[in-house]
Amino acid sequence: MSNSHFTIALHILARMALVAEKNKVITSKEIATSVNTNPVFIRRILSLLEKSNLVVVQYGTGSGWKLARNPDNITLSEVYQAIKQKPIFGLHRSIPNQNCPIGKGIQPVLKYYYSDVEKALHSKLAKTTVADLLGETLTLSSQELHS
Amino acid sequence: MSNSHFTIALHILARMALVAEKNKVITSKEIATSVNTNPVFIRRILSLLEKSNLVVVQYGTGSGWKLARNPDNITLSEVYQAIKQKPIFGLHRSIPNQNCPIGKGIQPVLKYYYSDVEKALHSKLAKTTVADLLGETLTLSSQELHS
DNA sequence: ACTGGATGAAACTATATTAGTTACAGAGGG
DNA sequence: CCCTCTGTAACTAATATAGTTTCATCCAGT
Repeated sequence: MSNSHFTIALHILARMALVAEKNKVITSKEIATSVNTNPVFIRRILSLLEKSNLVVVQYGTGSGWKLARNPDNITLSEVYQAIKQKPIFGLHRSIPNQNCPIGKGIQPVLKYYYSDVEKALHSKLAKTTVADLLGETLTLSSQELHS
Repeated sequence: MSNSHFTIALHILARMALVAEKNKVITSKEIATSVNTNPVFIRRILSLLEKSNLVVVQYGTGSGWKLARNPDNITLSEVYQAIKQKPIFGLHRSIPNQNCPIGKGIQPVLKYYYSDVEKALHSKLAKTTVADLLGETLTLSSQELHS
């Protein structure tokens, strides 16, 4: 995962949660306008979210996307899980020297540490929902309109 | 930070902790052999670790590197802090649409969330030291020699 | 059926990031 | 003064990321 994909995914979901209040769907093009990027990029992220059953696509007239569940029932942990392509920390790019005791033993140890760190990350992310994100975002953007 | 820099930094420190037991220093070339990469790359990481006072360099005859402190007094949190160039999650690459309430308000909210996540990460990483890492690595590598 | 607006995915380009390499001045103990 | 290693810049190569174009596919509405 590029480290911006998670941000884009959250932006998409918050934007969808906004229109969900009016029971409407939204197109990748509309989302792209909000994110300020191109629709294909958005669809690539949407495709990942769809595979994790966080969003649903509709075809035909009035086609577009909507949340698969209520926004207060989607946690950031699930979103991260859906988007994640690579772990937070990568191992060595090339295999370390197996004749060195460190080179030989370090990878499994780090793998274990890193998976532990990701678990901590998930429990933190699980405490926030898309509804929380939408709420705070709207609060902030309406405040800033007056500044 | 590339997501492998943290791994390389930990490899370096574990390797240095190993020679620290014999009160010796180690050169970037020796470390590079263990990591299986080139000395300049190692020196770039060492330079970051030095700025955070985790390692010390010696010049002249018998030159090389050593830990600035006992390995049981260096936590992975400090190492991560020393290495980190970018936050875990990046924001939008290009500024989101300021005419959209989501685009306008989302970045500060995410910034706050992300800094919270990093704090959780640090408390997790703070529980492990370089000495722990070295110990587990040696245990594992000696086990695997018999497999 | 046919239409129209949207998706899915592949292919390609452009840009940015990351790592590898070369080169050379600077440090300092012997 | 010598020797070995560091510090850093400059360059190249490889990879990752995002933007763009294109076109087949989907399906509600007519």
